Amino acid sequence: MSLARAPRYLDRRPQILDAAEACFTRSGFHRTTMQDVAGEAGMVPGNLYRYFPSKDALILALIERDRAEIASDFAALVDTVDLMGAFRSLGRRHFIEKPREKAVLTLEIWSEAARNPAIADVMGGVQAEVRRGIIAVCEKARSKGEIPQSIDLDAVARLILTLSDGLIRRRALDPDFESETEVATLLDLIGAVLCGAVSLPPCSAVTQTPSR
Amino acid sequence: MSLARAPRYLDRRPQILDAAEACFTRSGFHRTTMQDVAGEAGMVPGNLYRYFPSKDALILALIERDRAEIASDFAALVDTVDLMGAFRSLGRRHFIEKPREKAVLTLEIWSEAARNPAIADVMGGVQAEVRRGIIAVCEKARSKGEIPQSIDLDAVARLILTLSDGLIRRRALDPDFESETEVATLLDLIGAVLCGAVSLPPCSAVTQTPSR
DNA sequence: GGTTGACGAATGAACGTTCATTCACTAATT
DNA sequence: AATTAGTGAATGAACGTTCATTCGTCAACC
Repeated sequence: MSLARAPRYLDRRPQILDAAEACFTRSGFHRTTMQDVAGEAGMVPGNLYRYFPSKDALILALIERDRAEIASDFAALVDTVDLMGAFRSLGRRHFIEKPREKAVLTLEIWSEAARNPAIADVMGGVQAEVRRGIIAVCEKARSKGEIPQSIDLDAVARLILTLSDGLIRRRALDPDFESETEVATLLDLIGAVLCGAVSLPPCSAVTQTPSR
Repeated sequence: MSLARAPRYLDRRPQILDAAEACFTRSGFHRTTMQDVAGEAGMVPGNLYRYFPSKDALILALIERDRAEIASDFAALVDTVDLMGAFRSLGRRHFIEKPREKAVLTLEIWSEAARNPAIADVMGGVQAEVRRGIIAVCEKARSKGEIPQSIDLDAVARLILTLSDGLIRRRALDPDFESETEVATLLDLIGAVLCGAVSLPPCSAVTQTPSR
């Protein structure tokens, strides 16, 4: 099975990244060998080095590809008309339409980010972008009077990020996790928070001691 | 530096597990060598195999030690008097008092669980136990009339698990994550959910389309 | 009380494998 | 002919694991 017959100027990088993504999802970064990636991509190990200088570079490039995708996703949704519609669409795209395997790969990326500063940087960038996106779209809704002035949009953004991360972990590992149900419930929760049904002062009926 | 002077039948397993925990947190499972663990434990690689049959066994034993700790934590809290006090105490213990490094190790465990069925099993066990604990403590509060009958306790448990996982991920990787603030906010949110301020039907002021 | 021998713990030097990376070479395209 | 893509075997280091050996302790015996 030779690739030598392929068109001359075909950029093999996407193909290699696809192969790497499949392997990394299946076995994790460290259990995946360059031989595995090469096999999956239908080429020979040495040839990978024509396109990526090292295994680490492969990992990083993969993460950056994801970053670009998420970023463009968000850019498209900031200028949407209705707020909850935007969140619903994002939730559907990221937690229901994308295959579960993406969540598994995300776990892998998290554990790698704790050690690899380059990866941590890319991740930090994505997160900052998402946060800004959430706040921007909420601010627009607020200026139209759709949500009360009193809402702390930064806290909302942090809440959404926390929920998203939790969903990713559960989708990746809980055997009977039901994306549809879970996402719908959490969207309702966010909706309630956004219209001011829940605020920082806690509900006194439940707790005897004031929060903190 | 010889260990041979130590008492004759001292069980070295806890000492080795401590060393392994430090190494795994610092470098991850796969970048940690048995030589690293041995060095950290003040012994020689070969000796590790007197206590654990393999590197994988070491990983698994570490996770099971954690499991035991969490389980006993929960067992103690099921028969507490006030509901939110119990949650507050758990939140404090797990997200504030424990060192951040525990969260990093948890990410490592998650990514490992996606591949290693033995680890996935232990994790599943912990999760089921925690879920039951949450539901049990809520049911007791409900029977005392502290929270309304209408609350879906299973949904509450899932919400808490999602939030916890999200907190772990953020604590491990977000550079300026503030445990105190975040935990306090989320406890208030949970309190609000528990007293019925937020339910499945969404807040109509925010969204044009009804949820699903 | 001192000597001896057995035993478990610990050592440290391998062994064999795996794997990222390199490189001299071939094939195809221009 | 020159250039570029791809090949496939080789390399060398790293690492999990093994094992023959050493060391320290303790109980039995003199």
